[in-house]
Amino acid sequence: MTPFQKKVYTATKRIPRGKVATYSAVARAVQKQLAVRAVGNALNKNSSSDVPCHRVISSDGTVGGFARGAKEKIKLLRREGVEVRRGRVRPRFILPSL
DNA sequence: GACCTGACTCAAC
DNA sequence: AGTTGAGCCAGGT
Repeated sequence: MTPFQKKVYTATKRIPRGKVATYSAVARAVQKQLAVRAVGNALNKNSSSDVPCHRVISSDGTVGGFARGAKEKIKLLRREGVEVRRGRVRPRFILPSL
């Protein structure tokens, strides 16, 4: 695993339960706000892990993608109390800058 | 080391 | 408000 991914996972772990953070926020957390895509890639590889990757969504509020399917991702989010409507997360649940 | 890909984002149509 | 195109980065081939 690359040091970059490590940072990404660490930042993701900091996301409080019941809340979600945007990929941008994570990118900022790792001091690479322009590497949002790379961040997504890292989380994708991570797939099975102790990292709450399901709490990371797109900046528009869309849940984005998920290794095992966005459907499952939404399920996990709702299980934590996050309201999701038609694949979009309520803005108030989004954590702007970690 | 160049090239392609992808869980992104922003601006424009 | 939904879709499209271009710019961005780290990784893998």
